[in-house]
Amino acid sequence: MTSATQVPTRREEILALAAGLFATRGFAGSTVREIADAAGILSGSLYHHFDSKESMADEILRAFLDEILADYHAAIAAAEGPVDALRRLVHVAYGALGPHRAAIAVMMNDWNLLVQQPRFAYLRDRADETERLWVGVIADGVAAGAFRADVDPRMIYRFLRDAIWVSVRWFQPDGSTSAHDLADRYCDMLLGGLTRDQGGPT
Amino acid sequence: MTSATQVPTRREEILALAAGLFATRGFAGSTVREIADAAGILSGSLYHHFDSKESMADEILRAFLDEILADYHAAIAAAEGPVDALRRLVHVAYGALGPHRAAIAVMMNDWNLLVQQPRFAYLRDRADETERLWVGVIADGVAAGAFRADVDPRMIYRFLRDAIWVSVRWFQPDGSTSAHDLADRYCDMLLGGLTRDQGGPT
DNA sequence: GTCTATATTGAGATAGAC
DNA sequence: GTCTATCTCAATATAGAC
Repeated sequence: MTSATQVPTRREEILALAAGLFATRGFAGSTVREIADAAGILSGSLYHHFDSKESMADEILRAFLDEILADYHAAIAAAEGPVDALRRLVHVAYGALGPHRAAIAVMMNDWNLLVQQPRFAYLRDRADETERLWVGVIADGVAAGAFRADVDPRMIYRFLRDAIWVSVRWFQPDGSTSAHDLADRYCDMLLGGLTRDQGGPT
Repeated sequence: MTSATQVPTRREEILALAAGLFATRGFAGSTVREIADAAGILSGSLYHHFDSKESMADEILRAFLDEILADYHAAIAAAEGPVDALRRLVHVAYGALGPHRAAIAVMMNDWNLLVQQPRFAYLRDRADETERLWVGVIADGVAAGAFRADVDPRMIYRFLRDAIWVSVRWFQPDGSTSAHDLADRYCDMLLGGLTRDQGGPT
């Protein structure tokens, strides 16, 4: 909403390059010199735009988490029943694989390292809020009889979350399948196991 | 077989400590000084046991990958049909979450960084062989009619692999559920969606 | 097997000119 | 907004004594 997404500023260009490096080489494995090289400037010049390497990762993750949390809230508000809500949440998550690919990779690879630093403590808050939203939807579905009752909603949430995010490692949204195709396939596979109207496994 | 697993040697003790650090702080985010501190020695003394920090990660990953590949082969050889084979593979993978927790965390967090180095090129070979085994089982199941035919075996494999490994981030095998409980739960959820004898989702 | 001591490199970051 | 030049510190790694 407030963040500029028109023609990218130099600052945003550099941030995107940094994100790409963090995503492929990890946060600690990327150097400010590599970032500067990618931007075609010298490492010292980076500090005209950013305070530190950490502040780059901070901005990358914050932008992603704020946007997706808002999208989650909107998805739940628009949903008709828990099954629809879960489908919408899955689509929101997969939809972020394109525009926020690098942020998701950073989140997957460097979460443990970053949350240990005080300045990244907000990551936990965002993660907790996200978990509350998803677990609420799943628990509602169990209560309503839409999902089988012999599952732990928290465990289900974690399976889903991880399976979705980690696909950032291999999924190329430009390929034959779009992110929403993938979301549909995943929901089909998932709901077949989550919904209760099937026989037992063979 | 050949590797000693009796009373751990000093070398093995240090390796386990290094693995723990790599797992929580990442490979690039861990320093040899931290490893030495954990072992109660000075950083220089580490080089009596190991050539380099890389060689530590090398040993950690190699031991894990060699063992689990052997277990995968054995699981497939012992299985009666594709569904049983898939269940067994899932159990082997989850079974590694206890003894190889740190190696799995390193694999999850630092895979991209490490495979870029020539000395870790073998990681790709192991990954390819693993994928062949799993995809073969899934494809056999589709051919035999045990799994629904509208799935891409490679995509299914990746969903499974990632969902299993990434649970190293939150699963504590010492808790109320064992790794094999988790494997069973996951298989139930999964096969309900993979096997074809259910109605459509609600 | 560990220590002392240190070499050497590369990292993040800064000051001021242009 | 970038460059030149450089500081400072921390990183991996080594040599030889104990």
